Amino acid sequence: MIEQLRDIPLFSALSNDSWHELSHYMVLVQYPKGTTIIYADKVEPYFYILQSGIARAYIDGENQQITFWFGESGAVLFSFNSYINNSPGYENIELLTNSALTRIKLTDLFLLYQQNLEIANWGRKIAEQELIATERRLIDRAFKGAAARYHEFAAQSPELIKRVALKHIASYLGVTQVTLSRIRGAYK
Amino acid sequence: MIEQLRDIPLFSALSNDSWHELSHYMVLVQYPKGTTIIYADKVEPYFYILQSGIARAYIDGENQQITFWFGESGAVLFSFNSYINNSPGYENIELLTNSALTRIKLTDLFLLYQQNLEIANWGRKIAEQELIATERRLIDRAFKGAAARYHEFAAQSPELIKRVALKHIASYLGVTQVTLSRIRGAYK
DNA sequence: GGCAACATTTTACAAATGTTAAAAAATCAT
DNA sequence: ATGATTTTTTAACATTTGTAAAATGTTGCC
Repeated sequence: MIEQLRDIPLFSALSNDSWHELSHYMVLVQYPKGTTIIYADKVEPYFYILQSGIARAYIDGENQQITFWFGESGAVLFSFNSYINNSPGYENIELLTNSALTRIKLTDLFLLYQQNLEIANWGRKIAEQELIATERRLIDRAFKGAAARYHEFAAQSPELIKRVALKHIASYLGVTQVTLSRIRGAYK
Repeated sequence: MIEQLRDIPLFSALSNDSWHELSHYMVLVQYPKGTTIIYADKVEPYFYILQSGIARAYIDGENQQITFWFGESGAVLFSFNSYINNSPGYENIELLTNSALTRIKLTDLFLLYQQNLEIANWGRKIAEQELIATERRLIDRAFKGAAARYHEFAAQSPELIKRVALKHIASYLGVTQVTLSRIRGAYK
């Protein structure tokens, strides 16, 4: 089962040796739709790779719940503060469909980072890819109107548009659900 | 001169050996206010650490120039796409004051990443810190109004408020200069 | 000092988005 | 299937933010 991961671009850069070292610590888990696998305000001990399914990260505000990230198969999934600062996180991560994930304990992963140069660089690449994607979203907010953001999201993530509730997509795009509905309506 | 860097938190995690290996490739450079050190649409060959001064990263749009990052001393500074994807960047980086920087060629840095485990993990930490900071800004846009973002920015970055043109701060905060002016006016 | 260039604020108006509430549509569970 | 629940859309109105242009303030330079 875990061997499937080997085909994900994320892992293809690893040598066979490093892949075996890493995968030795990985365990396949499956959860039903609706499961929350990362809780805010907790130090979460696992780093996950989504093998199949859809996930979202969100923050519970006073009057609102803001979704700020979606993951599809191949995505990495972890509590930022737990992973980066070993402190409680701010985000919840919920599975929007039945999902299969591979996970590794952060303590094991951190040991590998201190032992294996390839894996350390693999971890660096993960952070860098997330970084450039996040910065791009921040910049898109400045340059593109809400309608353009929606249409591009729909074009680039057809699976998500089909299967994710619009209220979640609205907050992901940085608008209210009413505004998103207007954008969609303007198309007909 | 370069020894000063050793005190920056960014470098304090490195062992003496790794520090010497890294600093061997680093060169101190100084530029006057107004110098652009990273150009959009170019593959930029250097990774910089800002030793003193203030820098901003911006994108030239059709009608607007959007500043999306500020750096003060200790900040790392590079073309994201050059560094991460070895392809031309989207951002310009300009020095807003006379500045001293230390730089290392990306080719040298990448070699070190492949040779030295500590330096590879140091590079991982850099990306992770930038990542968490960028995500926090994206989330702040959703939860905080423009006025709150301004007041918090002013509180956390007193140097920048003092020395950076408000038009740059406005786009950094995600509002027009007129709106920023209204926010500031509302305080008196 | 005084002019020129640039930065900031102000004003009036326009456009986009938010808020609240209700209706319509879709989905879920028994 | 059908009633209950949730999601999405629609409507009316309020608010925020944007745009353009003029007024004011600031900075640097000769």
